[in-house]
Amino acid sequence: MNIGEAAKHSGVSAKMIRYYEQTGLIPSAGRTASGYRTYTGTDVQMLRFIRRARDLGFQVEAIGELLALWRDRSRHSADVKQLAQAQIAGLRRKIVEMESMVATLDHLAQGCSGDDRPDCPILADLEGDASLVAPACHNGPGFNR
Amino acid sequence: MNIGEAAKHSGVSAKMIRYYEQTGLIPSAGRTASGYRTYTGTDVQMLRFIRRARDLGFQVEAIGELLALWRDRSRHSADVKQLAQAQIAGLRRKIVEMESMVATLDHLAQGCSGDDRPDCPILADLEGDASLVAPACHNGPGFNR
DNA sequence: GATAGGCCTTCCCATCATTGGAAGGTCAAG
DNA sequence: CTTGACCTTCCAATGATGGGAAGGCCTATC
Repeated sequence: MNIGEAAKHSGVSAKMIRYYEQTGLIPSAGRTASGYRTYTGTDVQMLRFIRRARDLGFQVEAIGELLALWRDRSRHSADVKQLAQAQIAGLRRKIVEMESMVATLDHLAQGCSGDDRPDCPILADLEGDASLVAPACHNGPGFNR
Repeated sequence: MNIGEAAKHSGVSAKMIRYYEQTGLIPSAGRTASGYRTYTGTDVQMLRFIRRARDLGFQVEAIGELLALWRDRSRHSADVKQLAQAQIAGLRRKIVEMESMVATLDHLAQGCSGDDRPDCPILADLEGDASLVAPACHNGPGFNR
């Protein structure tokens, strides 16, 4: 099947399939005499694997490791589990960061009258008036990113 | 003061200060006769404002709006609050997405023996065996990104 | 057999925020 | 007057994705 159909069946855009091939995440697809890429059912399964892993937030690099384990019939499930747990840990870290942001913002927004007057604790906080943020003790240097 | 010192005092790198100036987020800094950018205490305060807003996850575009409101002494705090609440909503959306990912991954990882055997529900799920994910009912199409 | 339009190819560019580096000018201290 | 730390501009890369142009291929219809 052509790349468009593979894209439709896998949920990975044709653009991204070419990109994954170019970066070596997936092996080069077969080609017709006229240069069209061709895909088999197995290829589509691999693409769906990638799609699903992306949906779980894995970065492409980690997906490469997952694919390698997938293909390795003598893999140790411990290695797969470790990748999953690293992913969980990374997600949890980001969640904690974001929850801290939400807590701060929510606190500030609650203190904001939200009317036509200019006074606003949100701006006051951004300006550097840390006293208005106190209760949450939200973050220190190097917190973002 | 020079850009390096402004960077140190604001927590925004010199690179980023130039970038913010280039993209119009901040006005062009003054220059010495020899072309060095010069910054005042007010400038540093503005940079700290930006830094703080970044720490709260605001995108640069939103920071531009916040800065405009900050400078506008006849602003309505409602406008500031609205930006903050949009930011909160965006963060909460991402948190929910990530929590869903964590729930799925955690469920899968718990079912994985994590030893030297190759069988692994994590890979089975990525492969498309949705039956192993059932309980969480974690996501539908168009979930990621 | 010609033509239309839908698919494919490669190549380049843009995003967003940020970092890195190169090549060269400036400043201050020794 | 040299040295080293700073500054300048310009260009490139990141990661994952989308957009588009220019051109080739394929198939159905006339």
